[in-house]
Amino acid sequence: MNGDGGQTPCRACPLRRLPLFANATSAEVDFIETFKMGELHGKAGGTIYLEGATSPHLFTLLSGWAFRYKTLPDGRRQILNYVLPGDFIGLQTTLAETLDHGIEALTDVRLCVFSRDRLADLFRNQPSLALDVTWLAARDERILDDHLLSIGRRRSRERIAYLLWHLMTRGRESGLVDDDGVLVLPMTQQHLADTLGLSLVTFNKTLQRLRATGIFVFGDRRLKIVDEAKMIAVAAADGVRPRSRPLI
Amino acid sequence: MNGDGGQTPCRACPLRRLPLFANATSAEVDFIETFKMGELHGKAGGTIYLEGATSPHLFTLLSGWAFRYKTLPDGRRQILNYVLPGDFIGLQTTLAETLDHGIEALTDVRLCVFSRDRLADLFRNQPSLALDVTWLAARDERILDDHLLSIGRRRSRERIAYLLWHLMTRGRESGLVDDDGVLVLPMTQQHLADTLGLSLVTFNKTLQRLRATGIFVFGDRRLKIVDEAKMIAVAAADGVRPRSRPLI
DNA sequence: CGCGTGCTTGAAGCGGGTCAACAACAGTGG
DNA sequence: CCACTGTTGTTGACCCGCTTCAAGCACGCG
Repeated sequence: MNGDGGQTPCRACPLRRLPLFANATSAEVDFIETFKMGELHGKAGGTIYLEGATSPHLFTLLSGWAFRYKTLPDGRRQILNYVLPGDFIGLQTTLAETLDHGIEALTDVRLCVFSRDRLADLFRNQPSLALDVTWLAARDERILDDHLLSIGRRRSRERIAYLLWHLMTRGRESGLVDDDGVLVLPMTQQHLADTLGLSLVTFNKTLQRLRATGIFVFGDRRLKIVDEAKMIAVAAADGVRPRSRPLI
Repeated sequence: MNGDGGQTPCRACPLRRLPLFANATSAEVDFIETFKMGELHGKAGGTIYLEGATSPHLFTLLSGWAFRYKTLPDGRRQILNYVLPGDFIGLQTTLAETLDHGIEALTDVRLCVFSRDRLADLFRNQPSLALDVTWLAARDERILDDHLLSIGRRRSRERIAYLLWHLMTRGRESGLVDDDGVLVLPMTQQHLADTLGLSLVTFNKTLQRLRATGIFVFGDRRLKIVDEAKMIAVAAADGVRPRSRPLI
């Protein structure tokens, strides 16, 4: 990875212009600016956190995609969650001593780097931002809850429908969906299978059958949901949409 | 459920005497005391939070067991996590508008009730406690990560071994394990199966085969791990033990 | 052109699910 | 005191969804 000064001032952060992000006060943005140490650029396929290592940093993903994962001793991998622009990562890491999961970049990424040591400062001086940090942690937990329900209790076709819908929803939040409703997903089918606790083969075959329904179009890494209501029905989901959220 | 005044002053909280809990300053405990609205007593099998409802409260579980769960429209249930004494619940709920999971008591429970409205106060006036709240949220997330790895990538025997070891570890944290190393688990096999994404039948049969190894004894809701190293090996786990933690 | 990576598809096996029955036990009411 | 009932645990038989193994295809790139 490649670090350099913070080219993007927080007050000019393009993410902050997205409709979903709650407005921070000018003083808060100023503080975030001092909290930010710089920017880091990572290459697709590169490691942001290594499983088992310690890292003194916190990040907000500015652009690109990444994913958190855990592995078993024999190599089986479980992808825990995807990281999209605006997501804050490293909190679990920071508050625990050792890192028990890895984070890898799916595309080239730009990360805002924050100092772990200054987190206590943030809590002392910016209680409202501290609450935002906690809010983001709670949001991650909700996503994990949903994911757990999926893997534990949904069958493969439901899982796939749910995941694709989930990614579309989050892609929309992060402003990654174009005007035609198309979202470019940078991960391979192997990644998606590892996310869902399925084998690659099952993922692929079930996907074929789902494609035949015409509810969505997904090929060449481009996803478009044609009939969202049906998608939600196939996923056996409730289809709750996200509300406004903070950005650190 | 049945509410009444806070009989247990926080400074005399029996949990605080457990070795695992980090020491709070006297001023912090005083604040927690003012943050506490009272105590709630719930019956075994009772609902603490109903899926889909809104609740204005935050809780710390004083005694007993509970569990968080989600269900699919057709009734399939996934247990997300267990709640043990000292655990703080309701944060996701508080920060989101609607509750998307339920919490149910497994045994009679005693809960410390905190006001949701005063959470902002806590963040404003007690930054160190605010960090503790966030720490607890991050801990929950780690547990969910592990659980996700389990359900997604472990086979049934590994899952069961992992879960029993996990529960033993957390039971130890909460002071529920007696001098003989026995932990009383109040849940049924159906609960455990719903935790692991298995059917009741598979859970039971796999449990029989695991019992035959003699690595642990589990019957009549009493669990004792005879050979912890082997238990960890069967679970394909790394066996990291918890460190000191905060108590709100 | 040759190789690697990702996608697709068929065949065969097994792990876990479903269905079904029964045993052990606690609680309830006649 | 004991039949009746509901809950929990246990076990067998059968089936299906998903895994594993294997092979071929398409495409991009050195």
